[in-house]
Amino acid sequence: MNQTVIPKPDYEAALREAGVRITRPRRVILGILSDAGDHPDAMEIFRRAVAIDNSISLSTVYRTMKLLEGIGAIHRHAFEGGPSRFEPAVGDHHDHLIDIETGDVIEFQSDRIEELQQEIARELGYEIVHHRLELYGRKRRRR
Amino acid sequence: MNQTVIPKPDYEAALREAGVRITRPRRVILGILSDAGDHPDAMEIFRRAVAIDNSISLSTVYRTMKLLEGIGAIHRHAFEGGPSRFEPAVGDHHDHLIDIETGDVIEFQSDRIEELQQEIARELGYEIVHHRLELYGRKRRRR
DNA sequence: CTTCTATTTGCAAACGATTTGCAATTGCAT
DNA sequence: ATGCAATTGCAAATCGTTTGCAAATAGAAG
Repeated sequence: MNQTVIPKPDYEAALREAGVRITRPRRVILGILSDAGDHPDAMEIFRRAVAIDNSISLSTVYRTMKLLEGIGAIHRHAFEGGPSRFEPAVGDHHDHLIDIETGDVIEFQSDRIEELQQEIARELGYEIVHHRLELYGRKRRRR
Repeated sequence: MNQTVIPKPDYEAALREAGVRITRPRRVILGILSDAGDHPDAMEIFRRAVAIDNSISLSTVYRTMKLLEGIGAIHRHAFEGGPSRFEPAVGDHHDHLIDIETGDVIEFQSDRIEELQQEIARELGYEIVHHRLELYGRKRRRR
């Protein structure tokens, strides 16, 4: 058996390195992020946090997400028609396919597409700072 | 000389077909859209509208955009970190490169990327309903 | 283990973009 | 010209997110 290892980021080390305090609310939120297999939004993170420590506030969730985003520990995705959703910045770059029926997010990666984007930008006289590729679709009917 | 013809959509006909009334505010907004070479947001459309008829309200701009989007006459783009921007749904599909310094939008099109997206979705068992490909970049320093 | 202070918190209020309820206005079929 | 449903402007409401502020606390220093 060969299970793919899903690396868990060491947020606490990252925070310490950024010179910020490791508080109880932050520890709770970091824990939630560490073992989130999905792409939760702030409200969902808040719900999960409150289940652990009901004194945590939504503001703190937002502030912590901003902090983590700032140090590059998480990525924020503004998918269509909804609040921002977050994911640990672990592993390598990928884009997203969003199931418009369930909201599920599937990650994918295409070197070829990345190359083509570079090529296009170059031809237009630009250098890409970042990009966004999102496919919105529904499960294909089994045939 | 061979100038590319930029088709101007006949919004009024489209509206009439949709069975909605052609009012003064709508006529003004449609005129603005018809000869907008850029991708203005609601506030910008509002400003341009007020310059023509100062009794037009922002709500009406929003309502009209929603209406036009509903009948497929315009496209709404939610680029990063800003209000939605609109463009006439004329010509064929294209994606966007956004100049992060100026906010300028450059349109581009890549059959190859479209194909690859289809391929990826199919492999994942999905059919694409729509997609979003945005490149954010800055002008490459002339060398 | 106390003391100290800058950082962080929770709360409520402010925010920007967009939508909505409502009474007044207006297109347009008659 | 008339009548009424569609549309408007306005103000207030909404949603996701941010912010000011006074109270709480992490964690360095003793």
